[in-house]
Amino acid sequence: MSVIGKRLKEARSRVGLSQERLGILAGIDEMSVSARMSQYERGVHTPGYPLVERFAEVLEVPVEYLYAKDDDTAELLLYFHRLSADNKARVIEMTKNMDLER
Amino acid sequence: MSVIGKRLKEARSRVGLSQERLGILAGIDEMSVSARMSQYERGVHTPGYPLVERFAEVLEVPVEYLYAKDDDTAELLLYFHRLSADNKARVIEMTKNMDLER
DNA sequence: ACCAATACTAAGTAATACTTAGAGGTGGGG
DNA sequence: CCCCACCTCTAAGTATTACTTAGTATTGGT
Repeated sequence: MSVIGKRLKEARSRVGLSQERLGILAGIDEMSVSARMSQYERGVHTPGYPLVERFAEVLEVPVEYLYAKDDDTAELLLYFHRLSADNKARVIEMTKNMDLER
Repeated sequence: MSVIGKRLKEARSRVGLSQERLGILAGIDEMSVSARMSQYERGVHTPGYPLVERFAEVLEVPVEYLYAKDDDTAELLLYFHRLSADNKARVIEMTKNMDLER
């Protein structure tokens, strides 16, 4: 399975949407939505970036999450996404300093 | 300009590689590398995920960075990428807790 | 077992990326 | 200024990939 397929399924399951419903909410035409969503999740085809952006909005995850290869990074992105601007700045500062320390 | 185009150029400039050199290091054929790299950076075409992964390796950034729409998230991903496993775990814990607090 | 909802697949058509061949732009040396 | 080397960009044709259609499986509930 592709990275995008894996993350799509993961996020979709969390919010409890069917493939079809997610596709429709993201603006895909009813006639082909079922085939396309299946192809995306199974890695047969890859959705373009604009569509991935719409998936991210519907699923309330940052777009980067849907491309995240590493599980730790994926997890971080989920939490970070929901923080206030202030808290985001704090996390960035802390991470930057940890990086500089060594 | 597309998100990927913008991030590619950003990361490429940081490490001081030409479009062509980056493309070759990522495994693109010499005959077409110049045209393709220009098309990617300008958003004329979009590289597939496997190629983006190779760009990320050459540029020493996480693959998610090259898809990051938001500058704050892009910055975070750069720092986070370079941390030890222990420090990554700390950042995730802290971010998770901040998220739960509100 | 049955039905409804959901997920999946093959094959043809449409759209997108890749290749080719070259043109434009930039900076340094003579 | 002119030339050269290097880098970046572009149009148009070809190759590859995604989308659509028309279904067939699978899953979960009663």
